[in-house]
Amino acid sequence: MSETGVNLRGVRQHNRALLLTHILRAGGLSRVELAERTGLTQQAVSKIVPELVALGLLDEERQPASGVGKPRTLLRIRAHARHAIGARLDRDEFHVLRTDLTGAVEASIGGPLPLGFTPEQAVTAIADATRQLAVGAEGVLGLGVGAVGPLDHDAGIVRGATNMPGWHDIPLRDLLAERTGLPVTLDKNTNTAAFARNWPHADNTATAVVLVGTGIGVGLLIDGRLYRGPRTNAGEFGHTTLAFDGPRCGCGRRGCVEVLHNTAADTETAAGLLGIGLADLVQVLDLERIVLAGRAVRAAPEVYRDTVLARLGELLPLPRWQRIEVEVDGLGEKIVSRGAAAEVLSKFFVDPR
Amino acid sequence: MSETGVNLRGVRQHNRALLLTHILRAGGLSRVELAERTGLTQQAVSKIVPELVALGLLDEERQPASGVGKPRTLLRIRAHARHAIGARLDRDEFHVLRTDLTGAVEASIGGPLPLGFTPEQAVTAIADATRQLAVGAEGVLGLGVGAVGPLDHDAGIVRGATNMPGWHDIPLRDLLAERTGLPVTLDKNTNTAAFARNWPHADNTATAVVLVGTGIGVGLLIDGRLYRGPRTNAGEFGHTTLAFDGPRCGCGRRGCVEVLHNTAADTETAAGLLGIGLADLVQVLDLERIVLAGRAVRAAPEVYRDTVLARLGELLPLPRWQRIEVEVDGLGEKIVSRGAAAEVLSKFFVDPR
DNA sequence: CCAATTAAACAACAGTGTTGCCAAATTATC
DNA sequence: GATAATTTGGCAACACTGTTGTTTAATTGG
Repeated sequence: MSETGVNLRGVRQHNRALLLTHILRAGGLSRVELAERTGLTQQAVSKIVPELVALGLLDEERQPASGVGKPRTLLRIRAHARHAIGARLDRDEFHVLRTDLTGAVEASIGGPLPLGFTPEQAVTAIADATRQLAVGAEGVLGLGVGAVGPLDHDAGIVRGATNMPGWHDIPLRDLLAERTGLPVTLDKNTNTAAFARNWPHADNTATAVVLVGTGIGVGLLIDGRLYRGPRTNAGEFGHTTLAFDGPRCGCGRRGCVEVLHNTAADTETAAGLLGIGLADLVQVLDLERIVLAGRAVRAAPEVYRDTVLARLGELLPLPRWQRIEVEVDGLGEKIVSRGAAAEVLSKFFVDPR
Repeated sequence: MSETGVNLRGVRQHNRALLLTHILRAGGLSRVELAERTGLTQQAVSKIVPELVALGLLDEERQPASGVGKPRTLLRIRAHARHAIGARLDRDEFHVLRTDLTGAVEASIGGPLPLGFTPEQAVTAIADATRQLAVGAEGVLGLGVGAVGPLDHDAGIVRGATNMPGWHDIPLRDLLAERTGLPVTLDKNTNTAAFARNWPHADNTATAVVLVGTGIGVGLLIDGRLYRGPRTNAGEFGHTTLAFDGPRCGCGRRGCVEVLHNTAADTETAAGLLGIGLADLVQVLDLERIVLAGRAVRAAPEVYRDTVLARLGELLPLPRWQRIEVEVDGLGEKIVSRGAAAEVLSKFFVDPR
């Protein structure tokens, strides 16, 4: 239960956002279908729709008749009414893209960053690309950034990634907001990657999106939404202990998933070790799906998928009440930046006025 | 965002439940304070309160004047308007208690169960105790049961605990409902234990309640509520791998927390191994608090608390953005049954009509 | 006793979704 | 081609919600 009282304005805002989201997810719906899906009456829907049309967010589209009676009028999101920018900041490169209001990618810019780049260099690269992408696009809602953690999502501060000297408590969100003039959202790359999988097509499948790059992290989709944790540092999976008397890791501990994975003799062994760690995660969170992504996975997708699946099969009791899907993400290198843009869009959909 | 539309009935129900919950948590509130805390106007509160009084759920209590102006009228929950029964079913004993509407424990009954007891024996023991406890208590809302997992909370079925032959897919919820005539809720003991910590005084601190008995499990309090997982099997923490080439565990895997803990040379070593596993959990879920409970912890509370805390201190980077509290639960052996009763009560508070 | 102050209720109101009814658009049938 | 049947979508009246403005009740301080 939410902690605050609900008034009538809140009801209308909720239902307005609800209709918009349903139309987006379905790619287009009639008033009748909206009423069916939301549980509202057709009349309630008919009172809210004109508001959204007046805001320029919906297009009405007459449908050819397909049966008896007046044909339904399709309502679609006006995709070009608004836009969002999403960025990925990695240890050696960056990537920025623009989406329309539905989250479809329209254009992108990316490139390498010099070894040991400074915050200033990163801000310049992302801000320049943002400016280029924003040209001619009306209604740019904001800039979302997915960066390597740990970082503070709420405060918009990069705490300092390992192997990136000079990056300690950098207020990246505010720096970028100042340079671009846009509202900026900062989040861990694992979180934006998970968000990309969950927006706009949210389902309630408990999912871990595993990003395997220089580090290993997970984005957690729980109860139909992204779980960031109270200090927005959830998903630090790379330093889970698999062998408490194993080799030293860069984090100071022993036998972490990350050090075992990165020093493994071959890809299959590496993927198998990852699978052991994931089995623990599945059991603790009752996960239903593992999505593998990141550079290392893209280099050998089948090996990762098959090996992880096989290892989970060995380690989990796996009766009918504990099934697990393993898949390789299909968004490729865009997953992080696309998800960052999606975070911007999702805020708009909550209150489009 | 919820997936369904909100209508006016829903608004009133939400606000009604909200007022009741605030009064419960504070132990008593005036209309003015309710308005402040909920964000509703005083008038809205004044329209809802008489409903709750008419339902017999609130008492009005004139307050002595403490300053200028008309003194506030205190509103309290009528503790004896309703009651709940909570039960714990363990591998060798059971425990049943009765609470009033505020969750205060009024009476309890418990005792041993024979080695390898059958479902029938368990049902009889719990149903008999329930009958005794319900005598004279008006408005018994239901029976909550906390049992060893794995089980299916939604279907009310015990899947079959290790070391308990004859317990395979037992519809314990329905069996108890038939025998007692009460609505029954079945949940894992770790979940009801966590629930006991979170109701009625919910806070948003991300917490794991660790139950250390013959097995080891956790109840997860995330975003202010209990996380059960999609198949209600979250919290299977005992079989997390700490040493993937370690000794065999009863679950078929190697080097689980549980087997290492249970075969450790002494309590301190055992607690230290538990601490390693908990460090992983803290990092993945960004936990802020660990609550230790269960028979083993009650036998040596200081050892567990200090050892786990020390181990977390070693293993976590622990800058200011990753603090962790470790405490031993104070509810003792009642934690599981008290939480089971709380689950019953919490449902009533959501819709008290 | 009276003014000031605070709590709570009363009355009128604006906004919400719902119900009942009707016009418009199309297909199926005669 | 005319007519009935069916479905969509809008209009009007309605019941219910929380809000605003005002009044009444209860208490303190002078």
